[in-house]
Amino acid sequence: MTSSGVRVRFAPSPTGYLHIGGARTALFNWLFARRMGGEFVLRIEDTDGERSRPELIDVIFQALEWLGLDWDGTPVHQSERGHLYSAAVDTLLAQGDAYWCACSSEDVKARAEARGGTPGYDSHCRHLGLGPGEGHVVRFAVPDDGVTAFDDLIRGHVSFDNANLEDFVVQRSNGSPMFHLANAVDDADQGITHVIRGEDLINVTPKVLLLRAALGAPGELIFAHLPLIVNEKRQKLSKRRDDVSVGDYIERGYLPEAMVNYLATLGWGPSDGVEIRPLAEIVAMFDIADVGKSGAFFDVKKLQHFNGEYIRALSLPQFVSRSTRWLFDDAPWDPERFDIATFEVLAPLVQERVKLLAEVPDFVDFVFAAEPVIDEESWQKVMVKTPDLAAAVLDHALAGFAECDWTAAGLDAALFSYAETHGVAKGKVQAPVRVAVTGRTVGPPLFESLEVLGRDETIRRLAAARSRV
RNA sequence: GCCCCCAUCGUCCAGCGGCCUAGGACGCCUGCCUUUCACGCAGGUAACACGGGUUCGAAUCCCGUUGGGGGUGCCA
Repeated sequence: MTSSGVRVRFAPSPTGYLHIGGARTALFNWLFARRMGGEFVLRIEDTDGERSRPELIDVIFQALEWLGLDWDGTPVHQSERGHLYSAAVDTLLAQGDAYWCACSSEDVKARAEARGGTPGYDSHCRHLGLGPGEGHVVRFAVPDDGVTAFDDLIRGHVSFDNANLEDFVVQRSNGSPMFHLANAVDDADQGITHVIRGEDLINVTPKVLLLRAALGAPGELIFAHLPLIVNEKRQKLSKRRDDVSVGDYIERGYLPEAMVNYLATLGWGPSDGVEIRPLAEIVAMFDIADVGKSGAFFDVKKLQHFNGEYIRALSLPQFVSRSTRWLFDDAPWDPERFDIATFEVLAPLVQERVKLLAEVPDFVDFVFAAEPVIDEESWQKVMVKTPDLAAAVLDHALAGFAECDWTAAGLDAALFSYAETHGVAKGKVQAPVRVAVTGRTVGPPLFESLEVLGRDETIRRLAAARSRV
């Protein structure tokens, strides 16, 4: 227990990879804990043996580590705490707060339809005095009247009429606990003080509260339901239809600092309006009560802008080392031809142009690939549309580059003498050379690129292109 | 259907009864810089959902309407 007494938890279920929504929930829990000087613990909610995939647990931990969200203590696995949950179920049963139910899902559904389509369980077995048996579940006996309410740190007073709550299952027919039960037991057992989670869970809160009361959980649990992160259609992010795996963002070359910083602006904003800033400052300014109530769109464009800012803020060595992954794995060239020293020369020019690290290879592939990959659209635009100019410039470059100083300045003078004598814009003059040598109309500054490529290879490519014009 | 939640520029935030002819950021558009692209710089575009109250005064408080979302599982 810390001086503040605050202890929060992030409780992922290993049924999939960590996604953007989970990452944001983890981040806000972490921010709250760090701000309050409390603890941030992890709990793996793997009570559903059917869906849980243990191999994903490490993947989730790795994603959290990547984000820099360090947790306190050792993560708890619900699958290893079965005895606590069955003891709780026994207590509930003994107190008459829960009862055995023999209805199958089909029975419940059929009766609901007969009733007029209102979904939900009808307390059918509540007073039957059934005991354990094949296919029997344990249900919590929700009070018929009264209200269950709580004061949410973000939403204020939220209240539910017990009459609208059905007798929910707390233990499956296979003996495993349902998540509400495990949740209530563990939050009490682990001394959790605040529950910060997505708004999609707001309606299970009364169930947990009822369970806590019945189990005599000590103290009061304080809730804060975060607004959902939504897609362009304003729907909750879904693993199936949306691009939300944190792992995919890692692959594309997003920096964790940028991701965390961006995520912090979803549902919250610093009062001074400065969005891009160190995490430590965000921790210092963060107040859970300032979190907004409405859903926030996950805007990849803005995330990319943040990422570009963070990439440009890197020192050169950092930029180089962070880029290496994309320079070796799946790089569009023969690994043998890659040379880190050569890359380091070009790196400063690349750093200020990319928004994603995964874009880095595209800016240097012309040096490491044996042949430039000609972009057809670029070729059409400068070689086919204005063939006379292209041919003249290429001839001029071929002649000039054979003799000039092989420096950016020397190349500049050799090529642009054409622009001066013929009164053609420099932009028009450099285009054919750029396409001939790099394959594209865009890229790092041309003369620095040629300087690195070397005289022989540059001339070879120029000649090859000239013969095709 | 029922329950719960939400509502400021296209998007994310600021605004917590007068400082708002509503501010910042992303995007988009224009210009400057410039060998392409990018960066940078200077501008511009664009919002308080609607209707009632309360108040001297409302984007800010209350009610309703409309719209949107979430939930409604022996998933979490």
